[in-house]
Amino acid sequence: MRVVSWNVNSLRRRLPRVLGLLERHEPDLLCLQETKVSDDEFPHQDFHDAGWEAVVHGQRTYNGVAMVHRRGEQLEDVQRGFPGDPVPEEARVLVATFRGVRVANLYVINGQEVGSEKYERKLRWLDALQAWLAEALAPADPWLLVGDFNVAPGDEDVWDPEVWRGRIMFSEPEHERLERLMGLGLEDLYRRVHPDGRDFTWWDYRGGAFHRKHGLRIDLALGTPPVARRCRDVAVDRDERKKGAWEVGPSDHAPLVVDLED
Amino acid sequence: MRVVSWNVNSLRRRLPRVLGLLERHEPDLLCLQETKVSDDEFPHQDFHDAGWEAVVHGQRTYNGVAMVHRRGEQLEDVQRGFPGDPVPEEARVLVATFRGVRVANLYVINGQEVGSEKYERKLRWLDALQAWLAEALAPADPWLLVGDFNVAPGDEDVWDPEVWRGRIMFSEPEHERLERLMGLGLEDLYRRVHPDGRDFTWWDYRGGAFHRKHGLRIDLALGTPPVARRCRDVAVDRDERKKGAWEVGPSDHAPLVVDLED
DNA sequence: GTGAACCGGG
DNA sequence: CCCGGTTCAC
Repeated sequence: MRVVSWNVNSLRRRLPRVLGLLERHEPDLLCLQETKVSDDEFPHQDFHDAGWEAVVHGQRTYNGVAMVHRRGEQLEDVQRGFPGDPVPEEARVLVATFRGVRVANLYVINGQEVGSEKYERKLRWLDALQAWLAEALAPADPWLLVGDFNVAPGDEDVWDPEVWRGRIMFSEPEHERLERLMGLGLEDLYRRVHPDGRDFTWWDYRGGAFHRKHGLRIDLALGTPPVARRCRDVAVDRDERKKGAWEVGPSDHAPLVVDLED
Repeated sequence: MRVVSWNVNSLRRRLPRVLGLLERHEPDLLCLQETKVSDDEFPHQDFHDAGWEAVVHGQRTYNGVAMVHRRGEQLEDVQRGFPGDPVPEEARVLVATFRGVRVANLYVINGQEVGSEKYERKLRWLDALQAWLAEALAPADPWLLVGDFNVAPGDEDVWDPEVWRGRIMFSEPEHERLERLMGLGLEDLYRRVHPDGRDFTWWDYRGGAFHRKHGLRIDLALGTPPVARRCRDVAVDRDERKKGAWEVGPSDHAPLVVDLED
């Protein structure tokens, strides 16, 4: 089965590209972040008309996550947010069971700048996420965490680690949190299949970062062993970040395509 | 020769439709109002590439007028603003001689609401315009005044005169000013060729006014006798106010197409 | 650089 | 209802 994760930076703006991605990749499950749309304004009809159904956890202006699956299939035990979330008013987490796999769709706090108030909130939020998953997740169970983690795991995941070291998305406290999370028994599926891969998933809109290949790999897929064993490929749809013939520009993130053996 | 007048409500936004209009109507002179663009940001290149040249008198955000003619032809004695303008910082008037006709491209102050401070400014501005034209214009000379007058001349120029009487664009003091202006020897060219015409040129964006035919004729072409005699037709391009297959929506004004015998 | 919200202007 | 500017977030 195929799971795609994509930070769309406004679903309403990106809708034609999202529908195009569904046609192009034919995922079984699409996890969206930064939908920036409240649940009552979610474009359910457009997905329905194209043969899909969406489970949403959104808000106006900021954040917002959603999971899209084929009509006829079901998401089970849907959970919005997580117990202990220090900012439960922000729609950042959507969890559901799909074909027996517990899938968590995450949009981690960005943190703006190391040392800022928002950065401290990011660390505390990751601590709370850790506490919840330590409780909820057993390594023997099939779990898949996907989304925008707003942390690049290692030196190979940043276009220039010396430029980025200590900065937001690449600071030691953030790395500690990510490593602690993976200590629960989660493996970075992209790195598993591409030990020397240099694919990025995010490029700043400014300064021609995409063209200059100044990217970061901050969109991740983490799996417990039962899921990691099934992982055949993880690929970045870098073309989606290009302008293309769409009536709307690209998101600043590229979709992450995860293929698991059935 | 054909002169088109159009309040575009932002030239940058409406540029594709303006270029389309040039192709569709092939005017000899296009007078634009509410370009809302400063002279250094005017899209000269786009007009040049399509075979046209623009003489501009613009500002950022508000107002702004421009005159577009074929490359190779010239506008002579270009005048920006007029002597005695009480608000010379607002780009509302552009005058130039084209093929021997003195053409004044006007964007009259809207006035917001009868009795308001802006309404009083509108009346004083029309008084100043009158004083200048009384000085500058002789009825024996070929003059053509076009643009957004923000005044509907008579009952036939308003979808419901009883609703509009006394309101902005249809108040007695505004009518006095317009009649006094025409007293200089100017004729309403649309009314000359269509004595019983009921074409409107502006419809509020709100409340489906266009669809309900709730319009006003506030975009005018006034001519001295030497020009009026040459007038063959004045038509409103109502189709331009429709949505169409353009990538941008319409202006709230429709273009006015004036045909003069050569 | 891009998006959404809010505001003033029409 | 639409446009431009501003502010804020990322």
